[in-house]
Amino acid sequence: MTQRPQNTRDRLTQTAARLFQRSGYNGVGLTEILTEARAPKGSLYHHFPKGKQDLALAAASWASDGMRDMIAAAFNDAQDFRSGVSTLCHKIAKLFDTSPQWETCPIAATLFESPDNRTFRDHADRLYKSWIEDVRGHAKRLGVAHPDMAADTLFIVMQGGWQLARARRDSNVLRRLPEHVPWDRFQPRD
Amino acid sequence: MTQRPQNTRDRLTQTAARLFQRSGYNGVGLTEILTEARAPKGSLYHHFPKGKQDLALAAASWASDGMRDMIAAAFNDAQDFRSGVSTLCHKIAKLFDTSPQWETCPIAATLFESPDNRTFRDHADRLYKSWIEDVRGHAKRLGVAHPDMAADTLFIVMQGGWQLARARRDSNVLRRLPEHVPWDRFQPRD
DNA sequence: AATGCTCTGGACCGATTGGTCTAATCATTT
DNA sequence: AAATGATTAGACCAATCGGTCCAGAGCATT
Repeated sequence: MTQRPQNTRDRLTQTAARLFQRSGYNGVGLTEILTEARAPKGSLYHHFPKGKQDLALAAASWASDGMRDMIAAAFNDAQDFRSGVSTLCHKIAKLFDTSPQWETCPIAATLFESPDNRTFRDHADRLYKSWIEDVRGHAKRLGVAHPDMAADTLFIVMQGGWQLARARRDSNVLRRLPEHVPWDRFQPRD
Repeated sequence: MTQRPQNTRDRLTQTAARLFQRSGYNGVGLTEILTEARAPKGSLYHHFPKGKQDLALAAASWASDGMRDMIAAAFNDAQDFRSGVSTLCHKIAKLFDTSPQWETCPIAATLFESPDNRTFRDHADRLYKSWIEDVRGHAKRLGVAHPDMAADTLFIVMQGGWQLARARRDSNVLRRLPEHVPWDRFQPRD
């Protein structure tokens, strides 16, 4: 995986991302984050003036970038949309296996807990949108008939599949995800 | 909706369920729950000796029963599986519209935040399983070819669909959910 | 060497957290 | 009416919460 970043800011961001994903935004205290990141409180409020909220936004963005990298890695080499989906599902399944198997989607865990916080909701919306647009781009490129719908479908089964995998503690749910979807309907028009 | 229950225990359970769904287990304090339920702390620890944890389990079970009622209502009158799914999706969409549109699945919000807590995880697993088994029963009854798979698929797209609807703040995601799935594959064998 | 800036270190704060405990009150049975 | 167990009421607690503040360390540029 990633090495311990020297940069204090990145160390804080990534530690926060990990802990938020594990226990949710409200489930993690600043003390815990600072201890694990080996940083004092002064550093946190220097790099993130608004404290925990800023940290959460940065953590979610960082986690989101990781997911976008996975999407790119899965689809860049793909010959058709269907195989890209399959590759992505297997990547996610592997990710699931190497993690404690009860973690939430990092975006949801970090940003979807505070209903009053519009900033969080909007940021989450933006991040999710970027995932879906990435997929839609690949779908278009690979000649899928309804790229918008295909991208939405993939997002939906990914989110739902992760949830079911988590409940059952079984990554095969994720590997079998393609079977749940009529990819034929999305296949290239010719 | 449901009337204010006289019973203190039920009032606590339902208030907790609502607040947990809104802000997550760690996002709600006992004080808030007690204030909204108009109950003193003594009552809470009388009815729920282990405090917040017991309360969360009861709240999740109550919320789960509500969902099972919806499933039953959708499928009991259905002539075939497909129309049952459609009815359920519309019911959920209506539920989404009448709620603040950023809430999580009540089970996940209440029980999926504490990784160290095995009791929570197992309970969530059991509740989800009951939903899926209910659906599987209806699928079997309606002559669906692969009832297990059909039930899993419905759970997956429901969970994922709710998440996407929440991000987009658009209940139509839920209404269009059936389009994402190859229900033909599940239709009656004859 | 002196200056000015970024960054670190951590003491400290009031507010809130989940939880305990005991006295009072209620409802019921005898 | 007396007694008993169930329930309510809320004062109180240590621990932790997110956040503020400032002294000093580190490192450039002058």
